[in-house]
Amino acid sequence: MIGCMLTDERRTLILDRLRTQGRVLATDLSAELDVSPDTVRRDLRELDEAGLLRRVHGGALPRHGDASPFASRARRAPEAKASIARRAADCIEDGQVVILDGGTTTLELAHALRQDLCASVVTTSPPIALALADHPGLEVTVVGGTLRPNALVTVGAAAIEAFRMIRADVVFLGVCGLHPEIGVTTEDLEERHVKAAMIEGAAEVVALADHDKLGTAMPVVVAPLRAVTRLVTDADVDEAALEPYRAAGIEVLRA
Amino acid sequence: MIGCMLTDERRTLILDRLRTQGRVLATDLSAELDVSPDTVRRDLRELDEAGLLRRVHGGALPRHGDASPFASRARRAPEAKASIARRAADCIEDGQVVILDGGTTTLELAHALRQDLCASVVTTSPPIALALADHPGLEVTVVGGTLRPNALVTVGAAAIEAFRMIRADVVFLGVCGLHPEIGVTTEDLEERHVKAAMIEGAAEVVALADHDKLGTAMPVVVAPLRAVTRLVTDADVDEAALEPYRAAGIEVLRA
DNA sequence: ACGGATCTTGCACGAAACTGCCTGTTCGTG
DNA sequence: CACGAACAGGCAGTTTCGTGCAAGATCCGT
Repeated sequence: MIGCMLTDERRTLILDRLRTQGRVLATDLSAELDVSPDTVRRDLRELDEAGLLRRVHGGALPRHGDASPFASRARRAPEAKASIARRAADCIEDGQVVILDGGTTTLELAHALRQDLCASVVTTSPPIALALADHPGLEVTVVGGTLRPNALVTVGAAAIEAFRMIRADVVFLGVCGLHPEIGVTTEDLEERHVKAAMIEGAAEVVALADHDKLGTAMPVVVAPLRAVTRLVTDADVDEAALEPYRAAGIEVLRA
Repeated sequence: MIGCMLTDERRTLILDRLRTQGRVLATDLSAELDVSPDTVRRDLRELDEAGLLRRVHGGALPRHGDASPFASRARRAPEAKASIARRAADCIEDGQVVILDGGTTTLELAHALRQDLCASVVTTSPPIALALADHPGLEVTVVGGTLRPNALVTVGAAAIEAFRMIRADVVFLGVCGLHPEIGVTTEDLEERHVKAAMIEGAAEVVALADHDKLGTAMPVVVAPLRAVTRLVTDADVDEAALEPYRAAGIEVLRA
């Protein structure tokens, strides 16, 4: 091929090859680019760290395999999420109208609902809607909008408008951060508006937050702490850390 | 098949087969992938430990119940659906606004879309929305409404209202029956109204129908045959059976 | 132009991964 | 119960990976 090839050129070519062929083998690259296998390995490793491909034994594959942000978040503290979900599921009674926010914890809640629950569930999250589809007693309403690929929830004016028409008994909010003074916070501005609309339309607001979300705050403020009426968290949290929430009149449940 | 196959590719392919066929046999996989049964067993065991399938004696099954009507329908004629989906995916061009109806064939179409497609996709189907979430170039709009548990699509006034606001380049319709004289038919009245609204809002109407849906009719009429501008079907259909559709001015594509 | 800092590359060597084969065990079926 | 198929665990051979190190290239300020 060519005697001289710049590092960046080589890496660009690797990515190009990955796009066109769907995969690359370290051995082939080494032979075709006429560099040592070590150099190829280094290239692949750094391209992986840069998030441009997915390194596997023997070569590399396109990144979109299963590395979605949602899937990776679902693997964080799964037992805490499950226990919170079980505890929260007990709060739901037959005949209620329930709003389920998106997120991995609320998805666990959806899985934890008893099979014979009779209720009306409203959600912006396609995965939650799917999880509830096999519950014969549930009427599942999907709130439409533009899909946020990371959070797998719908956002936008259509979603907000939909919640204006709904008076729910309870909303289960998957919070990104819950701070005693700052309140409920999240990362995304569009999601914030949808969450705020959910809160507006619900009589009771239950926040689901595992221990490392308590006392933290994200960039976007959704609502003040007093908007929350109940908090479900896991057992790995100091009793003292819960005091500010109790003082604010919030009923705190530890799973 | 191919001489060299990466471990990750092999496992991805196993999951793909499991998704489309509903089950896999260790012996078959060993023969078709050209690896020893031991390797297949190891793959299946580790995929099971990762929670991606359920290992059973002789092969593997989907992890979460396969009892849903949707899952069982997905296993009918998977090859035909996949080939139709691939053929239909070629019809979509960058920049288009595409409506995707619900159903197992259109879900396959969603899986068949190339990863770098840039388009706007509107759908009533949560599973399709999820399948498209990892395509960075797509803007996915979920149309809200009440979820039909069997078909896994949203229906109702909200959905119909949403489609009134949309002018799409093309709609891909998963038809339950397509009869030369009766036209497009389906089983559910609510779904019919949503499908009709989709058709109203699209410049081109592509019907996806495998061979045993052609010439059949379901209880509810969605639209006359002339509403369809293009038909994608599989290769297992007589040329003669396609003649009525061609005579009606429909462009027929056989996958 | 010179010298040092930084980067890149290739090599060596031990660690890890993957695969296939073997052995003994378990499972499903007649 | 008996038989064959499928399974789990251990083992060895091969490939691939990661890291430390040294040689060459490039850059930059003096």
